[in-house]
Amino acid sequence: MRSKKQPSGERTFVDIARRAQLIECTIDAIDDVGYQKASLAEIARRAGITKGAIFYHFANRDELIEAVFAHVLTSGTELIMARIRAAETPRAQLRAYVEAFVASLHINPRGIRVLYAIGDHITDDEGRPRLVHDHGLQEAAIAPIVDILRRGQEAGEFGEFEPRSMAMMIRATLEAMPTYVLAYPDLDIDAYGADLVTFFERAMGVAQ
Amino acid sequence: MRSKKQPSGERTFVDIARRAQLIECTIDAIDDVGYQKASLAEIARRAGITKGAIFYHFANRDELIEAVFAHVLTSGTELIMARIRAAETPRAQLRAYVEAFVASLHINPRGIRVLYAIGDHITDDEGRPRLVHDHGLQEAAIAPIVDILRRGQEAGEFGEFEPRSMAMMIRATLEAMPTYVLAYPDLDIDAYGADLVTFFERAMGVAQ
Amino acid sequence: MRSKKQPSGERTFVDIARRAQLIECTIDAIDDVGYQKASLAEIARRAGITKGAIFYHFANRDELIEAVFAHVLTSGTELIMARIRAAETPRAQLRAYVEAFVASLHINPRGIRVLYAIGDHITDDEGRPRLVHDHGLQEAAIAPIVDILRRGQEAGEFGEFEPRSMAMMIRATLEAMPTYVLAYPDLDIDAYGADLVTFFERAMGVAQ
Amino acid sequence: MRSKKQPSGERTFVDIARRAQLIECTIDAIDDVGYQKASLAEIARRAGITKGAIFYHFANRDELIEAVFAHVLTSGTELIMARIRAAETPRAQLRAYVEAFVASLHINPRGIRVLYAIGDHITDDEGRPRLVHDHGLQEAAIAPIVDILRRGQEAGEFGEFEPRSMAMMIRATLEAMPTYVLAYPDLDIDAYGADLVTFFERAMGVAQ
DNA sequence: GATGAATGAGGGTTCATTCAT
DNA sequence: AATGAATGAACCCTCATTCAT
Repeated sequence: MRSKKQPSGERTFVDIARRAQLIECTIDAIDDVGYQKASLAEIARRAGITKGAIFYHFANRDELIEAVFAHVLTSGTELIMARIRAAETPRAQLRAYVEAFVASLHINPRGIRVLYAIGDHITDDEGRPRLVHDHGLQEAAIAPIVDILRRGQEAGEFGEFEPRSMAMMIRATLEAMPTYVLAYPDLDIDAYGADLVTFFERAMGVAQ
Repeated sequence: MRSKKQPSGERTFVDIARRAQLIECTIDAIDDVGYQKASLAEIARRAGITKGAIFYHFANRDELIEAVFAHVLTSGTELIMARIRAAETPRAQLRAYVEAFVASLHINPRGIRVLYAIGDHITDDEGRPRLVHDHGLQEAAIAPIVDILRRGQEAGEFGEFEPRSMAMMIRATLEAMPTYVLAYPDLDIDAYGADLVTFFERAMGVAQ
Repeated sequence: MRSKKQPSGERTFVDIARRAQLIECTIDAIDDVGYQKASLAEIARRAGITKGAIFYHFANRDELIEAVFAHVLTSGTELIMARIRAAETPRAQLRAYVEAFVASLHINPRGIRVLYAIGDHITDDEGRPRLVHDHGLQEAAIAPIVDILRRGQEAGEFGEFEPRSMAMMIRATLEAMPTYVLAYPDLDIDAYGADLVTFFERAMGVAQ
Repeated sequence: MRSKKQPSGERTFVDIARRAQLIECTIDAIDDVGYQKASLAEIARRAGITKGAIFYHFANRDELIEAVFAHVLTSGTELIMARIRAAETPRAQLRAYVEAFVASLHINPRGIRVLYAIGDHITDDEGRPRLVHDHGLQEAAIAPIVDILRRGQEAGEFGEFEPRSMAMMIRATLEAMPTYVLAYPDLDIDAYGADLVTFFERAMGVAQ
């Protein structure tokens, strides 16, 4: 059971709106005061409701946080996947992938930051980050890249290399961008992204 | 004020020993139960002293945590820098850098994990990760790589590329390794590291 | 004010049905999850309505609980009284009383358990169990027994003893049965009841 | 681990005193405002400390409550057992048992009431009273009586009857006394107790 | 008659920090 | 140099109750 709603099970318009609002307020709260201080009281204050009301829409704090995570992840993934699909060759797809990732930093910087903040703070029973170390989640991020790389190799666009290692390097580089953005406020991420595409292509043996 | 120590600032032998012990216990605590559950009570319990005693050696929790961070960072950096210095050409230095980073994962996995755990959790007044986004800290990590790259270009060992972008890519890739290790327990990080060196060199236009 | 019903005080068919349904659902809820966890949400869920709707039929939680108590008590009392009336001599009536009490444990175990659960939990303003310590309620339980005993003494069937003390002992013994049933799942309450009748009669000086 | 104390494990004088004080305050609180409203805030208020301080001496609420239960049960049991041991024949022992039980109602009425209040409210996972239905606890109450009865039968002091049934009746009757005391404020429990002894003896076939 | 939404008071618990000894 | 005891603020969560619709 997701929230306390029982009778119908269907979501009301008001409920949907409140959930969306609470998700937005949670993103703002986490990005403004940090994951640890983004308490339900803080979130409720921003939403203009009481703490108790949150529990009407979400069963508990974890469910709210997971809804935020899923929301940002889904919308971000959709954007990137759409851009990849719009590209034709694997080389164009890889470029589209990097550029879409950079674009999402322009479009939804808070969401991206919060995504990683949540990933870092949700822990399993041993206190290890549950999401970051989640096999499935990592695979969901790596696999599409591996796919592009393999098809590029088959098509003769890319040279010889271990596709998983390359995909891991690419993914790791992109995931560091939000951090670099904050550490270097003047960083031109479009230029950096362009540099990366060049680096990746050279590493893959693409004729320039 | 850093701690309650007298203005003289001298540290007694016992104090130094206790500080070292508390730092070790904190590392163990964070790695065993996670950053959030590594309370002062938990740390004190492992050290065999009382919570209150911690405040005799560290002004507050943050100072203890920062001492842990500095300790692990310093010892890790020293290892890596020593290996770099032992290499002669920039190309050999870059290879040494990557291999030393991988080696530190073998030698001191707890320390590295805790380093990143702390980095993810310590926040500034606005709630942003204070250490990860710290300009100076990032520069301390990036600058030595940029240095190697520049010298490699000047020496004609490396080709044409923007050194900062390349350094950021290299650093980002390495920093993701601890995460990959946990997400993929079977990952052969030595092989992965070797792949990375190859990728970096190709991206830099090094003749293979 | 007992409920929100209009001054006319008439109960519609739907209201009567809903009240009965809510009483049954409350019994089930208390017996299944315990008095403390039998919240209005839990009860409403079982009844297939919303929490708010309960307040249309009962002024507040206490009134619902009291309705449950009265319902079970009344139906249980009726059963027992009917069996007593069917017996002719005081001695037969006392035996009928004990046997009817045991029978009610067979017939309506949930109701009986809930009856005592409510009795233990409902408190007055000073926090004392309101129902258990209610003079009138105790008298309603004791008086009929005293009546049987007195008539038995007058008829010469029973010997000399203080009827109130004897009635209190009898009642106390019977009221402990639900507890014994739960503490000793293998207890044969019919045999135990038969033993009790013998003990009571001996205590009353009935010729065996 | 019982409380948060870790270093020594031994109990300090202050700790022992505070625990005793908290146990007394809890008894008062439960008896004054009822089990449900005897919150930690209420208890702390009566003890003149903060809620948080309670957790220094008891790991959690349950542990405090259990300490109260054990304290009252132990001291009550000791009183009764001592009086039984002081009697010589089984018949005298049974009389001592009843009289000691009545005496404990005179000496420690609050404790006895709270004992039963706790017994009624502590529940297992299915919401059933955990203590009341606890096999071991019931046996601890019943067994000593059965023992007296058996020895009385062997000694020829008591007649023929099923000892367990008789013991259950006796125990049930005594346990109802606190309730009767509250329901009938004018009840003379000494006289009632004397009546009970007579009834029990007659039921057991003791020559009067 | 009933729903969906929200309130608000209170619950137990955690924990960094303080301080007299 | 350390202990034991306590504080106090904040935390997540529960729930009877209210009320516009």
